[in-house]
Amino acid sequence: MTDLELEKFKRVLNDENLKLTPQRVEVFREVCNSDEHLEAEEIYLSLKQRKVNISRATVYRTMDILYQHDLVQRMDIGDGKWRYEHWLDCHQHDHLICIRCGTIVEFVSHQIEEIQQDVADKFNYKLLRHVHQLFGLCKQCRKTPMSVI
Amino acid sequence: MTDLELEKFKRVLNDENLKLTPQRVEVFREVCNSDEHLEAEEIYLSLKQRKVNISRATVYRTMDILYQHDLVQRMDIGDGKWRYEHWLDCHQHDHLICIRCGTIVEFVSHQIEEIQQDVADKFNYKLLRHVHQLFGLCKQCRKTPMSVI
DNA sequence: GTGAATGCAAATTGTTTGCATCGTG
DNA sequence: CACGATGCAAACAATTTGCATTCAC
Repeated sequence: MTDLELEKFKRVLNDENLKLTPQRVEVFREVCNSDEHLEAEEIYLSLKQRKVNISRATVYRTMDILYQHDLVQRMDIGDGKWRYEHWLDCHQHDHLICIRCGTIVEFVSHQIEEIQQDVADKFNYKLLRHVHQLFGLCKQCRKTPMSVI
Repeated sequence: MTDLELEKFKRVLNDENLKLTPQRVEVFREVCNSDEHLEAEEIYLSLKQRKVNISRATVYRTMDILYQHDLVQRMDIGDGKWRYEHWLDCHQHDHLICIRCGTIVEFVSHQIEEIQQDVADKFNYKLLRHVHQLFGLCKQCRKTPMSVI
């Protein structure tokens, strides 16, 4: 967690009249210091392991604040749980997901962004955000025959 | 529900040694005869209203069979429930979703498909499927000021 | 008639909420 | 020291599952 990130977080809390508690800082630190796409439960367990006094409820409540203020990004790969990643100074990107091992790779395509905008224009929609996920087998997993699963 | 669709369904059930029950047929009919993106609960309620004797469990179990055999497509717009649409003789398409009124429009872009494939190739992934959803405000909803919500 | 399918209710999973207590500003 | 934040457990919502009963083949 960089000073910049912490500053941004403090500013958000201040602006919203929310308090800077140790739990909130630790949750934010956890996401900032990871390059994974973390589930709420993973954040909770990781903090517990680090002997941080925290409850699941606080993790969920904090993730909500962070998401609402664009300090983290969240995604749902269709299994009914949110995965979070740090977002500050991050460019918009999309995801390539291995359905075998779960590895997630990020990609960016300006071309796709442009076409998306054209599609929205065509239907007279004001485009606000998008979800673009490619599912497949990663380099490793495509080698292994399916029968090994 | 066309005869062709029913035939395909019967063949799937036969191949899998599953039985052709009235409940299964009614669930399939419900999806085939709608152009909406239906939730399991909507299918259940709609059948109940039509006096079909059915339980939620059977709806869920049947949707699973239909999905596993490509008789329906399903999508998750991030609210934790599956939405189903009939899929037979359907071309692959993606969705444009109004976050205000929930209207869902379908779109196809061959250009995007191509770029997706390039992206997957670049990372050495074998591309199997994708999710591409554009969220925004539809023609009607973009007119109404946010404060009216 | 037999094994698979159904309905029901209870279980599961990820998340949210009510409430008494705690602690930041 | 007030009011927002926390932890806990109970509540939720969508879906799944166990089991006794029913029914298609």
